Amino acid sequence: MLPVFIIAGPTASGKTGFSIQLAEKFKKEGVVCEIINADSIQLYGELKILTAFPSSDEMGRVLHHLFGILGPCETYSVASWRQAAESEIDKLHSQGKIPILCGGTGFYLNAIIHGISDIPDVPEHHRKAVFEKFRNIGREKFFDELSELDPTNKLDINDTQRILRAYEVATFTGKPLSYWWSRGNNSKYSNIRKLVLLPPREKLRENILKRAVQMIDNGAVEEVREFLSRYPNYQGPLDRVIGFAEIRDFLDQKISKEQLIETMFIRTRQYAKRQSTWFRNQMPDAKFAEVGSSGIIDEFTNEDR
RNA sequence: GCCCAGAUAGCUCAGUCGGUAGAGCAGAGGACUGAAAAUCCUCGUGUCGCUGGUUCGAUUCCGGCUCUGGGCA
Repeated sequence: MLPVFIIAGPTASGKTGFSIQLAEKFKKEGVVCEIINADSIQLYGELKILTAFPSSDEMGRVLHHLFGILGPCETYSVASWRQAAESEIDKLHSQGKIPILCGGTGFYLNAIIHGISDIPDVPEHHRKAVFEKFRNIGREKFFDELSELDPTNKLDINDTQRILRAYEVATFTGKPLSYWWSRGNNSKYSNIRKLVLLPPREKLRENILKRAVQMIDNGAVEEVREFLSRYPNYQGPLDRVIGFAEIRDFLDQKISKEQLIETMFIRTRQYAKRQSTWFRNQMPDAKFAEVGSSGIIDEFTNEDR
């Protein structure tokens, strides 16, 4: 079975560049690799500077898939990504090509590595109704009801996203999440090779600061201003992009440029930390390396599994 | 030079009617099954500016000094 390569790692660890190097190394040996996006934010085509979208040069060197496929108001999910990614992987495999999944969304990568439970789609109107209920009866009562619907759930009462989801599934399907999970799930692929790029903390910190400054220098503020002129009062999935809310505040003169950069620096650092925790603990059997240390590529590609 | 207000955790500050102190932010660790750049959990000993005095006991009261704001000259 042809392999599936996974290049993961926290933000600003050098995944994009590394994936291209990897693809070019294979090309010399006559094997074609293509890159599949595993970053939940680079699925969107807007705010390219702020989301560290691959450059057109990079995209010209190796074929990229699932980058910029969503409009700014479209929502997505692990399940939809998994489906799209697997369809890309299968297509590449059928052409004798090797897919490289590159991205920092560990949650998505796990869906390829371990699969994900098959749960019926909860329609939008039902999700809305649940949210309304949550707002009306209050967190305490909502959580009590959830505990009756799904007594085995181990969720924290403050974990809004997860208690909403658990409630939605339990009420819509008539079965708690634990039921669906208990049916198990598995990966479609048996030959997955995982590499996690994990630079030392100090180095990563440095990269993150450098990149935040670079984004501003490269026109991230203009980019947001322009975006907001097309989508005034925008509210949507891009709100979670680090730097987006901060730049809005800067444009409204609520914060200074120094504060803008500082906040972006802090939030990105915190994000990188969460990612590092994920990869360390959720992908312990991956190979871990710093980008730049010579020979990783050979070591990684030659490793027999 | 004089007057006033500060000086407490890396930062911003609260507090102790005298019994050596606690929030937010930052930071560290962790969780993660359809919003994941999201969401959530756990973790707080620091010469309480320095120095004398009063006191069984002072970060807290009193005096002096230093520094930082602000005001008056």
